[in-house]
Amino acid sequence: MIGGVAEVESGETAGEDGGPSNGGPPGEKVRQRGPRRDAADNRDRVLDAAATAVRREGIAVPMATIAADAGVGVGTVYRHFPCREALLNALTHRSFELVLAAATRAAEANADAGEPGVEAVRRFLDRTVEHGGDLVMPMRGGPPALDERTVAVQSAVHAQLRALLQAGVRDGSIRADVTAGDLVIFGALLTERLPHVADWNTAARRVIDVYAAGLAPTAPPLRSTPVVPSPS
Amino acid sequence: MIGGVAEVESGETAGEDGGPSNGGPPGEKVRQRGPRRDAADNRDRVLDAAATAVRREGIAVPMATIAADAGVGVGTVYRHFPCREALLNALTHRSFELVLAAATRAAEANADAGEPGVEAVRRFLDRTVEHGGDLVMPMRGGPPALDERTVAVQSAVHAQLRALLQAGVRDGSIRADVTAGDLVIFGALLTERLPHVADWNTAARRVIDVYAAGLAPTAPPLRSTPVVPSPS
DNA sequence: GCTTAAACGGAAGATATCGTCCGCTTAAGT
DNA sequence: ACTTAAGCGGACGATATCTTCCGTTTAAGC
Repeated sequence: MIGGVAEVESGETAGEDGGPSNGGPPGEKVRQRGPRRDAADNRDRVLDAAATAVRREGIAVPMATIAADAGVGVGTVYRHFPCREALLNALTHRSFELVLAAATRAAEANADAGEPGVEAVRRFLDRTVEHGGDLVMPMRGGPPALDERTVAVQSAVHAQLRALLQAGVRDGSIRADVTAGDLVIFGALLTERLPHVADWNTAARRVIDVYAAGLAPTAPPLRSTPVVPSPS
Repeated sequence: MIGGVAEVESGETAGEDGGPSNGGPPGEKVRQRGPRRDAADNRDRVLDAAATAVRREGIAVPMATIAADAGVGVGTVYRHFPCREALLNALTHRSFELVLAAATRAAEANADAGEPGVEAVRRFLDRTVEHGGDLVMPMRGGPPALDERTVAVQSAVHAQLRALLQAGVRDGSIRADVTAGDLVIFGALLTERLPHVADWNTAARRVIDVYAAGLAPTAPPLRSTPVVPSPS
């Protein structure tokens, strides 16, 4: 359930300064060797443990718990992430990258197979449910301050989804008045398996299917009146 | 935005022991007078402040912050709620009562006006979005241990929604393969206004409309194949 | 195998938060 | 107006958690 995650963000840990193109000049000490293997492993382990722990105990889970779950000392956690917030940000970032990957794959598959656009959307949403546990978005009730890089990934997701929808509109399988933001909202739901809902996967798929059915241009038109505050 | 909340749960604070039917027998000291008015006010104010604070800062918001926001001392908070968890439970309880009220009203309106069942569902979901801010469900990442009374309200919600759906199936406006749990899942989404989604209300209504459209029995059938783990 | 710098672990100091306690205030009967 | 008990506030001792620091361990290059 955690296995295939690391590769998604491979390359971001090392290539931070545009390459080791240092002739050796003055004052500036740049990283000579890449990170040790055990260090890289530990970083991933911490991230995985944090994802699980946050899902289990919420965003306020103690760093010590995360460290213990990862099988490392607290010091190691702080070596990789300067502070709690940095760790949570990294978590969020990883989640968005997974979502981006799902959106991208859905778009590609769609382009290749020439199936209706709505199918690509459906596949994207399915993937989101599948990833479920790995998608930890500590934005809920926590530090909503997404860092720069994460915002970038987020935009990429939007762009990818926009493309997906447009393809669907073009081939006539999706109504024109749906936005990428709608899909993000919908997808965010799917990352939050409500603890008390039994049979989550099945139920989630049903919700997806109903939504997908509603995407058809032949379905009833959307209302135009605004949602009123409280018509008593 | 908080105004009409108190009455929903009026009566629960006082009538806890089945009525003041004490002839005066032995040892047992029962509450003689109801709660003072200022006390009741403060309880509500604390609850409101807690709802806002939790939404703003997350479930880990300090009790001191809640107290300050409510304009009372910490002591007062602890007078009304024995511990942090009790306060969060009360919050959850209140949320569910709001949802229950929305579901009940939707069902009644539907019975009276004789409109299609799917409209009642749509109205219910709309109400959920309207309440938005008041619906704080600290179940996410927090103490998921719902207390007995809250679970009862939750069941009532399910029952009401089940009735709503059945009516829709009967009048032919809703497909038969949707469950009350589906609506709960969907509704839960709507209580979580993602901070970064602009124009939330409009977007949420669009999502609702698409879902409602998908509820029509004429829409494409739901898939029967399970969501596969990862078809590479 | 040896050297070295990176990485590790966990104790400990600094903070933050909890929940209690108790003297003062106030609503509500008489 | 007076009495009384409920209610209030916020300082305070007890924890819980964060983050730093540094002696020890280990991967990687020679």
